Amino acid sequence: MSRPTVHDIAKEAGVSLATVDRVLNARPGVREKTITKVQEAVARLGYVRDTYAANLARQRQYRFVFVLPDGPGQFAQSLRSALHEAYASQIADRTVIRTVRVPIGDPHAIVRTLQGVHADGLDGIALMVPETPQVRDAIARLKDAGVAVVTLVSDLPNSRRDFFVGINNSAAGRAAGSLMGRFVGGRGEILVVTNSLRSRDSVERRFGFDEVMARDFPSVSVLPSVEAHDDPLRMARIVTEVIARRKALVGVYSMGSGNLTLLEALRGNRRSGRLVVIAHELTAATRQALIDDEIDAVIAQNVGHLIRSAIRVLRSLCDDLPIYEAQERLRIEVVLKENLP
Amino acid sequence: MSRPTVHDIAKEAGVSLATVDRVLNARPGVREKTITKVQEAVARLGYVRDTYAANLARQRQYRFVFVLPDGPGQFAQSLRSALHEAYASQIADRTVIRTVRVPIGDPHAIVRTLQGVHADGLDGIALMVPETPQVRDAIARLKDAGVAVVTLVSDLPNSRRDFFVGINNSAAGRAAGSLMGRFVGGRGEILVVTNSLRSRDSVERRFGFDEVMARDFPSVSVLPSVEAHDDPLRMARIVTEVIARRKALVGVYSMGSGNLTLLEALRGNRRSGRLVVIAHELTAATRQALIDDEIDAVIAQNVGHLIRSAIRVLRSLCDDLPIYEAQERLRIEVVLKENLP
DNA sequence: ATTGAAAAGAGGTACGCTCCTCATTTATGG
DNA sequence: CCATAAATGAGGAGCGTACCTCTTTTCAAT
Repeated sequence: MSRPTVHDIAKEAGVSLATVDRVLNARPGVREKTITKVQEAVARLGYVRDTYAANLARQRQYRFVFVLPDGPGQFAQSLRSALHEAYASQIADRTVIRTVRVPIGDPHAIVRTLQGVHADGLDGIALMVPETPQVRDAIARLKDAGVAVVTLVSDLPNSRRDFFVGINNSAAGRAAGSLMGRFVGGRGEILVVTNSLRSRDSVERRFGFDEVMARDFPSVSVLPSVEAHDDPLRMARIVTEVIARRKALVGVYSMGSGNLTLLEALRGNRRSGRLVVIAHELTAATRQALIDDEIDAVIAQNVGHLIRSAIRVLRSLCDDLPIYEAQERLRIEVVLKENLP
Repeated sequence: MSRPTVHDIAKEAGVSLATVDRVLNARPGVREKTITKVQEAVARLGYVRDTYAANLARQRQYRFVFVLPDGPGQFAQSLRSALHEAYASQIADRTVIRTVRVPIGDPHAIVRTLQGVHADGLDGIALMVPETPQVRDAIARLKDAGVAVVTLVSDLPNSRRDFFVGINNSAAGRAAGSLMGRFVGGRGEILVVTNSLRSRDSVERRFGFDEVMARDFPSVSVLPSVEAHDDPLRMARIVTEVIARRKALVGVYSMGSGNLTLLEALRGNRRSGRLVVIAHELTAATRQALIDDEIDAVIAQNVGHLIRSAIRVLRSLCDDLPIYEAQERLRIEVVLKENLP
């Protein structure tokens, strides 16, 4: 008993193959009654279109663009390499992916890029950019042009994007908070650092972190966020200062990119060995820091899954297929030295 | 520029399509020199066979059997449902999957099943069964019959299985140990329970757990493993007894299935609220227990990935394709209340 | 040079589907 | 009831690959 084909549907519905094709592909010129007949036959036989055969016949090409932050961030780098990997594997069959790097700090450059890419016909776009009104407008224009849009890592919930692929960042912050509270033993002060609070993910993480600390660890006090803005010297200065001044400091929570500069800053400090350090994203730097006991835990998202998920979602959006939410929901990974992948 | 096809290879290598086909499919009757010529053309053009077109032409059907433990275990249940889910999506991929349930305690029944399934031609088998010499022999017979064999969750390293899909269980034990040590604050006694030490995964987890405790938390003492053997009364009796007797008890580590009975037993005890409980596998029971603060952390493996990975590996084995180890390496997930998926 | 097997070429059919054309049937309004 | 448009049927080509048969070429051993 093999899968039913279009021929079986035609026979079952008592119509010709051409009509089945017209119905399945929503082509015009079929009576309502006939459409129903065909759909019933499809339902009865449990027909599922062989997408691969279909794409083969259709000579379908999915043209996607990934817009990723430029700059030195190791996370963006690992995203880029995951993209290359996905591209090489069959997950990307009949898919042409182009990566575009944008300066994260320049909203106008981002918008210009978004307008530029959609010059040539493209089917979908995945983007990881900070939230600005201009970007929202650019997304609206892409949607008007019929392009599928997914946001990556950091969501743009008030835009017309179709889907968000990434972790729930407030939950990630809560997980970090829970671990921090338990690891430090429930008392002391926590320094929170990030690269920039302009991107939504940082804000959400901070929110979740504070929520858990306030509720479950009231004796721990969390200091205001410190923004490093990709400036190693600034980071070093602040960290050194806080460690020196704050005798009750027991932990550091690094919410965003810029772990490298934080680690650099911590290494110069004697007391840092006794601080609990929790950071985000698994990169070469955080991985090594875990091994060296410089970081106690990393909250991460699997970049491979992230990319594959984005591609799957974009493809489903292009074909108007349903998205399996459960499969696309990314897990918040807690990585210790012991369960390093 | 679209992907090169067999025709392009033929042109590039200066041979006929038939010869390209012979080379690509390792058919006999081609001179060494010609094989090289074709392979060079493949390399030069970066040709990758379109697997879907190939499978379409080949009318390939992958027939796989999953042998899973019968019985009340919730983990096996979630495996089965993950399998059903995968089946629904893999249907688009010319794969027929059958699930067979075996009584985990009866090696002879398992062997009989393994012999039974391979009566009809099948291409691959994935199994999660305890390690016995009879099972090893049965696997050897399957291999002789040309069936691809992967072990699931619990490995059978001394058998002729082709691949193991599952987490590194000693690393999982180490992760549990690390969390336990930090959560309890570095001192006290830990009760370790499991359903049975007969399956390899339990043994390996215990090994890893002890390793970390001895090295990083020398002031914590770990009590000998207690085996429940699916007997709720036995579990309740032992847990109650240990809690009553051992005043220094600060944590419980549940290494295998049988979390439900443990939770049941813990609920009857007043002191249990202050015990750190770490368990394995995310099921309805452990999930609820996390939410209710009855369990502090769960060490888990993603059953969806597990199943999909097994299917991918089986398919690669059938087609003699390389296995992307990195993609198939399952992550050890640390699940807290906060990052529950 | 002849023979014979091995190697290579040529060409066709099929897989499930899309998309095209052209012929034929059916429904609808005048 | 006929003209007309709409709906449907019939059939074919092609997507990239596999696999089959039948011929032709190549090359070494005689």
